[in-house]
Amino acid sequence: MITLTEIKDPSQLSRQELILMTALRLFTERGYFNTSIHDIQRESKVSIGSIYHYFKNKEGIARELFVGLVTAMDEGMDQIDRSHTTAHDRCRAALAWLMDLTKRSPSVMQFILYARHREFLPEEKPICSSGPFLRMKEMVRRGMDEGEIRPMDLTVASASLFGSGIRMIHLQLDGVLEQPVESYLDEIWDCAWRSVKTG
Amino acid sequence: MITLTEIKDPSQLSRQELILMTALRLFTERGYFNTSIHDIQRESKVSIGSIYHYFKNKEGIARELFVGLVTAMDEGMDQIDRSHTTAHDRCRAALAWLMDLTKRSPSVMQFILYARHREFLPEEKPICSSGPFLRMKEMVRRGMDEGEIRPMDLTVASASLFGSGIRMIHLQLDGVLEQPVESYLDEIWDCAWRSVKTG
DNA sequence: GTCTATACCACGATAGAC
DNA sequence: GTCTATCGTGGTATAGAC
Repeated sequence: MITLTEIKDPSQLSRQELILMTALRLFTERGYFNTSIHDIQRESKVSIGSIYHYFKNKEGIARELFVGLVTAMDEGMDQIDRSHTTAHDRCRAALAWLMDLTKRSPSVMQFILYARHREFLPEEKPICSSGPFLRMKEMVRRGMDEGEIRPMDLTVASASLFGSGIRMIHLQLDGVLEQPVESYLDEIWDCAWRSVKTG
Repeated sequence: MITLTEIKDPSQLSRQELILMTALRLFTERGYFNTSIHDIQRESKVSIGSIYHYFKNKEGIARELFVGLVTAMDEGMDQIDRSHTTAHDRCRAALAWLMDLTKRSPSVMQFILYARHREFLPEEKPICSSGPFLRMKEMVRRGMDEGEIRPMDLTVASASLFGSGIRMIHLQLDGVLEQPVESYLDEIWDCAWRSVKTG
């Protein structure tokens, strides 16, 4: 089972989880292609035989990580969607949650947002058309329908509202931000909302 | 010599250029690690011996591409900087130029903006702190100094002004935009400028 | 289920003729 | 400068004992 929180104590994990967590860390630290099965074996202390017992191949590890994390993010986004009443609050909470996730689980965020999955998972869709991001777009659509957001192309509105925040998260993952990304939320959101709000 | 325009006629190219252009195409189509020297040989029709005559190794090909393209982009950005008088016009022209480049040379844009260079060029800085992007940030700084842009954190202002446009370019490169990215420029810029302009 | 040992192959890189 | 042939390494995946 994959969750969005990085668990601290490795002794509590099952072998599958140990393999997945180790792979996630190595994939994000060095990249998928710079990580060998032997590396995963060495760092997880799980033998190669066991790794291939639980996963068909190296790609299978990456796919299970990807699908599991996207699903978990999708559920988190759904939760946010249901616990706010205006598009403004929903969208702000979505961005805040992404920034918080970046702080708590940078490698999760890096793997989802940053890695080039198509290079090692050829059949996966691009991340921007996956569940959580479609949900964010849907939040924007409702905001436009109900008059909170000016009428305009939906993709433009979505990019305007979330593009700057996602860019800040990229900068954080690149290690070029002076402050942690959450500390920019208020200022970023103020700008983002001005760009699309009605009136 | 590397330029930002993708030259059409392969028979006009020198061997080095042929190798570089082929490598750029394959690196962006399949990724660096999914492209072998043998692939580059096959598609460029230049022998492996010649490839190693011109380049130290596979990484050397990628580095020459990366450095050359970033340098060329930096010069283009400098040109834009010098041929406009207000921050508004400079920044808009910068974004328009990036979108135009995306249309004319998608693989150039993809390689610069999209590829995870650190995975195969470990010593290179992240792209967001390279010449052309620092220049864009500098345009924003001057706009703030001269009162066109509201006082705020410079990184936030830069992400707000360019983040949505860069996100649209990413979407275009992912193949999920309905229209070509340049056609969204007016609407994107309208939103972006609202987010940071004074008053 | 877990492990070690190993088969197999693709790839980067080199040697050396022309 | 250009080429073909080949070498050695390192990586994925499997075999098979326990």
